[in-house]
Amino acid sequence: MTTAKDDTIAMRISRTLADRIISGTIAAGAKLRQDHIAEEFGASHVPVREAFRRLEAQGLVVSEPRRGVRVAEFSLEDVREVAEMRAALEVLALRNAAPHLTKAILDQAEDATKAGDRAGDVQAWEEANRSFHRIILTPCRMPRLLKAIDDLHAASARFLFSGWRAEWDAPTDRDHRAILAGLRAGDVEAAASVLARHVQWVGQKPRLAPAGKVSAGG
Amino acid sequence: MTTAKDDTIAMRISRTLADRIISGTIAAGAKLRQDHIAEEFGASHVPVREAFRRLEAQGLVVSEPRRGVRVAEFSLEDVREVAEMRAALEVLALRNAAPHLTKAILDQAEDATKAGDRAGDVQAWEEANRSFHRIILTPCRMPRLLKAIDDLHAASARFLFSGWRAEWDAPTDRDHRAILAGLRAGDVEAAASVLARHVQWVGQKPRLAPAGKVSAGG
DNA sequence: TCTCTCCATATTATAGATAAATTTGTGATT
DNA sequence: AATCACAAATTTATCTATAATATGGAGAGA
Repeated sequence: MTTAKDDTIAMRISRTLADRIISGTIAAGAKLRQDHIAEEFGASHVPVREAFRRLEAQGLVVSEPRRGVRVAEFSLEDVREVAEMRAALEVLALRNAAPHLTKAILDQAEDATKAGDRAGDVQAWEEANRSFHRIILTPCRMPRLLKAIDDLHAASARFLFSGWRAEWDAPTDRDHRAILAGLRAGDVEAAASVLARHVQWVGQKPRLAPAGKVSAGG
Repeated sequence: MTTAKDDTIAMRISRTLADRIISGTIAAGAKLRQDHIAEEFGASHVPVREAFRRLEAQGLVVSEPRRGVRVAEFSLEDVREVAEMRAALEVLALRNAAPHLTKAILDQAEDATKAGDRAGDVQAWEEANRSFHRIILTPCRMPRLLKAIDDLHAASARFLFSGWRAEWDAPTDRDHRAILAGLRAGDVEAAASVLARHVQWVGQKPRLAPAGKVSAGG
C-alpha cells in the first residue's frame, strides 16, 4: 500500500469522494457541504476545497460561485457525449500503443477479460473492464491522453453503477476477445473499429431497468 | 465586463496565471511560490492553492506533494500528443456540429479567418485562430468536449508562443478556407479530414527557429 | 397575497501555527 | 587541503482556527 504517505490530504479526500460519487453512494444533485466533509475526515475545510476543485475538473461536481458544490447530474446526453469522447480517444491511444504491444501484454489483457467473466457483481466487472482497457492502452506512452481517458472512464462507470443499464456483461467479453484477436493478428484497424463500437455501447439508449437490483449472474 | 463580480478570487488568479504561462511570461520549469502570488494579488494563499489545483488539471503546472508547483515543461513529444488529441476531439466535435451549422455561423467563421489574415503578431493571429475553431465547433452542443478542446488549445498556444515555430501564418488560412468550403458544400468528411491535418500541423517537427524574434509579416 | 427586512446557515477569505525539505555551514576523514 | 557527511537553520508548503460576506428562508407588515 503506497496510498497513504506521499500524497496530500486533499488528494485523499478527492479520491474518496470520487469513489463515492462514481459508485453512487452520494447521489447526483446532492450538496457537498465542506464543513461536514472536513469533520468526517478530521480535517479543515481548506483541503476539502482543494479536493472540490479537482473533482470539478473531472466533471464529477459542479460549483456555483457562492452557493457551494453539488454532485454533477448526468443526463443520457452526457453519457452519450462521454462515450463518444472515449471512443475517439481510446482509438487514438490504441493506434499509438499497437507498435509497443507485446505478447505478454496481450496475455495480461486476456487475463483481465477472464476476470471479467468470473465477476459476480458490477463493481468487480467494472474493475476488470477498466484493467483491460488500461493494459492495452498504457503502452501508447501518452500520459495526458491516458489521464483524460481515465477521467472519462470514471464518468462512464458512474453511469453503469447507477443501474440504468442492467445488461452489463453479455456483449463486452466478446468485444474484448475480438479486440485481442485483431491485435494478435496485427490488424490494428479492425481492433480499433471494434473498440470504438465497444466503448460507445454503454452510451446506447438502454432499456430502462427499475434499478432496484442489478442482476448479478451470467 | 462581467469578468469581475460573480466569480471567485481563485478563478481570477487561475485565469491570470494561465494567461502568463501560455504567453510565456512565466517560463517553463519556473517555481510558483504561493506566498508571492498571494501577495501580488492582495489575497491569502488559500485561493492561490485552489487556483493551483485548477491549473494542474489543465496540465499547465505540475505539483510535487510537499515541494510546491512548477510550470509544466513541454517537450516536442508533448506537443505532438496534444496535437493528436486535438485532432481526434475536434473532428468529433465538427461531425456533431455540422447538422447545426447555419450560413450565419459559417460567415462568422469566415470573418475570423480574415481577422487572422490581418493579424500582425502571433497573439492576434492565435486569437483569430482560436475564434475560428470555437465558432465552427460550439454548435456541437457537447460542453464537456468543448472544454477539453479549449484546454488542449491553450497547451498548443503555449507551444506557438514559445517561438519554436516561426512560420505560423502561411498554411493555416488556406486550411480554414478549405474547411469552410467543405462545410458550405455539405461535405463534412472532407472538412473533417482537412481539420485533422490542420490541427496536427502545429505538432509537426518544425525547423527550429532561434526564437529570438518571431517574424511578424506575411 | 406580495414584498421587505431580519436572521440563520454555509461558503469564502485571512491570519497564524506546524511540519517538511532544501540549503548552508561545520567538522571529520582521506 | 579538499571532499564527504551530518546537523542546524531558513525557506516553503500545508493545515487549523477564526473572522467576514453572501445567500436563502421565514416572518411581519402593507
